[in-house]
Amino acid sequence: MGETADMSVRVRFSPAPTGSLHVGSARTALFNFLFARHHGGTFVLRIEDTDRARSKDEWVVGIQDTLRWLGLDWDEGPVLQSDRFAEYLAAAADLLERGLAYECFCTPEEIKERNDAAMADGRSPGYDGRCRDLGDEERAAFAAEGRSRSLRFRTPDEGTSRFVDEIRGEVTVEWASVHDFVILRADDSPIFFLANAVDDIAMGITHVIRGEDLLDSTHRVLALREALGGGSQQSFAHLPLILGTDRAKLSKRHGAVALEEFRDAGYLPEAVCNYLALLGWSPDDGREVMALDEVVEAFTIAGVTHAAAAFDHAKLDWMNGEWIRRLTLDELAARARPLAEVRFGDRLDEDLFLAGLRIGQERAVTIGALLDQMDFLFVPDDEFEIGAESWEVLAATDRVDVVLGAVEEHVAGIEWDGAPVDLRDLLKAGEFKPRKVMPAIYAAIEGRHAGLPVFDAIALLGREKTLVRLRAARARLAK
RNA sequence: GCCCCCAUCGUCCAGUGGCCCAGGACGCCGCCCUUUCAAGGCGGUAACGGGGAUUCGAAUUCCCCUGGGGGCACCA
Repeated sequence: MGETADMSVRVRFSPAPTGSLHVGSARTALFNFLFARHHGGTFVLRIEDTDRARSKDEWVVGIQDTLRWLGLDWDEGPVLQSDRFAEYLAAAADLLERGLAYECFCTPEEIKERNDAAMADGRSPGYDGRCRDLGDEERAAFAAEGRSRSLRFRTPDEGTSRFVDEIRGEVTVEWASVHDFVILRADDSPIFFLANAVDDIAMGITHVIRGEDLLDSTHRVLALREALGGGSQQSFAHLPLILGTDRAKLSKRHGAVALEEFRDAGYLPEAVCNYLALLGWSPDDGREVMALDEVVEAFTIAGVTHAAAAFDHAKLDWMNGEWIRRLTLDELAARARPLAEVRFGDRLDEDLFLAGLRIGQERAVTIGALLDQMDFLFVPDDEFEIGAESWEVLAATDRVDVVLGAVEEHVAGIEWDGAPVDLRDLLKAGEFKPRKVMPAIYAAIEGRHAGLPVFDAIALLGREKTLVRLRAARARLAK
């Protein structure tokens, strides 16, 4: 709304390449993208692969593919932190030299032991500061013992840390409750906090938009940032987390959570972005179905919700149907073709494919489900089968053999011109109630009792194939 | 255990002291349309967690409780 473009805005999406893109991460990427585009700023992609053991090249590639699929293009990067270890090492050395960080000789096992003891005692876990004030001789002694050494950042002992979150307002915490934390591992690889602070300064990141799970760590990053001379003019916005409908952490138990799964199931990126944008944000005018550029236009970070939101697959399904219906047939075909090729291979027939999409579009939820309904068009006669549940429906239909026989006779007897085969008069003549007998006809011809409009289906399938299937169903019935 | 964040229909949002006995969307239920299932149309169900306080007046402000989520790693 007439807001001036702020070219100085620089945001980054910085995933760890330890797995596929999760809906939570995708939402973070989306909101960074929206903020950058709304302000005419720069969107940077940074790969946080400082944990070499868990990071994988395939995910570095996969995450980029998925972001592109979503339509979230970035302006700079990807910057790999694994290429910048020298910078982090230098920053760590500088902090050590200035006494802002110290060498810690405690092993992970020892720390865990002490934490467990503290917990058992009813005290809080967290680094106890054992190596905080070691003398030179003590350090030398530990080193002589061959002990490994990490680097810890020294946090203030007293006072209050505060920062203003763009979404939540002022957030405060007592420094006394923030323990000293590791910034460099024993093997000299940097920990996320260090790399994060160094890079945000180096890359001139002005706004940090990330998940609420990182809210508490902001105080630490800010302290590091200040110690590194980065100044404090960086603003933070923490997005509410995405949960399952049962308010528990979103997991596979709740259905698909990886964006690749949505893509492969035939969800449209427009629908996914649209749904995700509405999870924690909404435009002033209450619009729901919105294209990405419309969301960009209306987006404001202050309008983001404070409370965690549940991911509702049912609403995404509805949204996806809305977007499928907005596509032209050509567009739908272009989106569906890759999935259809995987599914049908050589059997895929372009004309039947387009015809199937045309009659299925208005009822589709996902492209995958639509393709399921089109399966009967491409399956060879000797592989055609009626689903178990659909067969039960067929077999339980009153006077089913009579209906199927009538349909068979009709199809065999009409003049064939390739037009949809209207069975309404036939049903009326036999005093069959459509709602009662149609499912059986669908099952016999399409293999499922609910599918694409069968009048069109018969025309697409052709007379012979239709007759073969009707006879097969009747024969099986006679057994 | 300690710390932080949050709290409106089942779910996602609107609501920033009176326009709210709370509005929209998804879901669900019913009706219509209809070649199945859908889609579409119409209608319906359903919420301000509890208690104090401030105020002429609170969903909206403050406090407490309760509840939910997150954090307390040589993960990010």
